[in-house]
Amino acid sequence: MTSPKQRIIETALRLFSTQGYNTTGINQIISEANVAKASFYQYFKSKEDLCVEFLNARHTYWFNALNSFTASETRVNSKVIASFDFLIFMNKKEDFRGCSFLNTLSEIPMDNQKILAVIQNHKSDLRSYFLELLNNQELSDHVYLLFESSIIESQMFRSNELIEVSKRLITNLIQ
Amino acid sequence: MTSPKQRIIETALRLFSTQGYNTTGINQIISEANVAKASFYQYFKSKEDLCVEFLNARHTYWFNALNSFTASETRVNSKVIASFDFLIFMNKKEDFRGCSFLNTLSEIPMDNQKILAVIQNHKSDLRSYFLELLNNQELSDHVYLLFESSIIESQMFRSNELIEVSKRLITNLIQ
Amino acid sequence: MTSPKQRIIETALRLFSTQGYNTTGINQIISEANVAKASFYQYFKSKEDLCVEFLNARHTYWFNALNSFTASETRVNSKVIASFDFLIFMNKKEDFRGCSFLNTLSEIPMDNQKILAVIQNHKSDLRSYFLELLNNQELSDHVYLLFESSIIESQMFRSNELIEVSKRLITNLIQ
Amino acid sequence: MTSPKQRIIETALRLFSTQGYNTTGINQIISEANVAKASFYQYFKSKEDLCVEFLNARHTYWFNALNSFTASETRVNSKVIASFDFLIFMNKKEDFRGCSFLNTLSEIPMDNQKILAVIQNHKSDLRSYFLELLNNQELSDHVYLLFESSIIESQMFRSNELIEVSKRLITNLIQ
DNA sequence: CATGAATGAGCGTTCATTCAT
DNA sequence: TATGAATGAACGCTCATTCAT
Repeated sequence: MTSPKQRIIETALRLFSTQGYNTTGINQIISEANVAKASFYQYFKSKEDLCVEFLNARHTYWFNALNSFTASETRVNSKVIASFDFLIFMNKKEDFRGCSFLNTLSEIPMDNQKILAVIQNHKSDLRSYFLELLNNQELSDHVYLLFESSIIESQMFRSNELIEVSKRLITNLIQ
Repeated sequence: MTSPKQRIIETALRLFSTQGYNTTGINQIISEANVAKASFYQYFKSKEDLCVEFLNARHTYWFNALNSFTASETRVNSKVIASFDFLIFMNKKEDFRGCSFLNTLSEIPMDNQKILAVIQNHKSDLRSYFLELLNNQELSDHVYLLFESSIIESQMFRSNELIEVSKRLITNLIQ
Repeated sequence: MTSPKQRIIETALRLFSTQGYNTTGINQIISEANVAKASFYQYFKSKEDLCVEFLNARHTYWFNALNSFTASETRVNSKVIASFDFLIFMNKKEDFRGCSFLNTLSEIPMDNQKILAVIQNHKSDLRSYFLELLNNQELSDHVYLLFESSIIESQMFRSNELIEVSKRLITNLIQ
Repeated sequence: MTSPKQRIIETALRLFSTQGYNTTGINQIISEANVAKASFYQYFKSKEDLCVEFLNARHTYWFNALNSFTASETRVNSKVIASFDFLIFMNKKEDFRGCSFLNTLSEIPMDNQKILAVIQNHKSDLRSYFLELLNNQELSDHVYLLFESSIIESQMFRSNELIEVSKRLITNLIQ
């Protein structure tokens, strides 16, 4: 069996992703992770602390999933388009729950620097991901911005319509 | 003195915008609105009900502010760009709190149809706003998507940088 | 249209009978009686006051219904048995809700003399009802006691079984 | 000092018995039991849950008290009569508060199956108690029904009169 | 005679966290 | 290292009643 700490993080990963941060209570987490309450506070000094670890775990999971999904594409342009297809794939898999990082951003108080930093870090990496692919700051930012919209619009309308729109726009942009 | 209902809505407008929906309790609202708890529930059958009214009020306020801000621009292209400047203006005014509708979207359970409808309605109106300005579905959607990213990226990074990037991208798109 | 006071009493009759005293709020009563809140407190100085009037109205209604139901019986013994059939009739009509007076007795604080008096008065009348029929204190008390059990047992078990048992016992007692 | 759970049950036993279920709030219970509110909800997932435990505890307590009270009687007939004397004893001890089970029956919504089951179970055991004593279904039901009336009539009239009447009736029935 | 606005007190419940062992 | 007991504060909401008009 995995370690208590690992079980807590895995449970948080599942619950925070699907129910949101505020909606998910410590009690549910420790109960589903089969961990004593005091054990929880041994590994995480607060729920906020767990949130940071959750976002880090999500970061890793998400980029791994993205890279796996697009691995078979060799040409840059196809890889970019496949990244948007990845959103469609994830929307199906996670029922249009959107981006954990943006969702968390809306749930925490504005002055929570620690969590904010993790969120910003994730999105900076995403921005770099497109920059590394496209090697053109303006173009990659353009794609990044449409990618971000694609996430939230599809979450909001429970529909991939605007992802498809974005794909068409980008196809035009990158030939 | 204004009516209790009005004071409640104004207080909710202020508190939900700045602190978020879940973080703001009924107790704080009624206390700052100087209203008895039972009075609150005479006007709003639930907190969710108030949320709907809040979003409606915010919708009206936001579009009025947008129209005021861009009123002096006569040419379409300038009006579009001015809309992005409006985001910068609001970020300064509201300290990068982002979009109440997107923030609320992240705070409510996924199956809350009533609130979701209000959120979708607001964004549909925004999408139409750009369509009416530009009279070109693909182009206006493009602008709409960059507008949405601009909001969330500037909220997340507490910076207008990516709004400026979007402005440059759009300037190229619409000449 | 009937008078406001009348409408209130009729509504209370309906709601207190079916939902109980504590479960039924003033708001529901005035709303279903189409009466303003302040009007209510013009006619009844408190909810307790209404309870008294409700029990009085129920007293009249119940004895009228009992007398109607047993009117066709001419012989004493048949009238007594018919009284128990009346319980079965009422259980069907009111879905085993039991006796409003005994239910209210359990709902009010023990020291509420005003309401207690109305309850005692009702049951004294019932005891007298059987005494007048049977002209024999011991026998009529015997029947009265089985009648009371019949009400509460059928309410508790949502079944007329023990009413039928009582009927058989009484048939033996009075030949 | 006893455990919190024990203190809660004991307090509930005292307060529900004397004040009724709806009248007794969680706040009073935890305050008089010297227990934090959250501790209460660790042991009982709802007030209804506590009600079930209360009725179970009352069931045990009541039958124990009954058996103790009648233990010295060896002949069946004396044991039956002693059971009615037990009611007189309890009325003195508990100031004519009647039967917790019947009182609760009147306080809960009709569709509360969980509590209803506990109530029915208690009374079924009582019915069996007389059946085992008397070994005659019709006779024991007769006694059971007079026993039930005796409880509610003495509660309603704050008097043991009708218990004495019942005792006389039963003495005649069983010689 | 009639009203609807407004209230204080209390409801049952859940939260993230700490303590004693 | 690991635990379950215990907590204070706050949650959203409903109650019977009163007041100003």
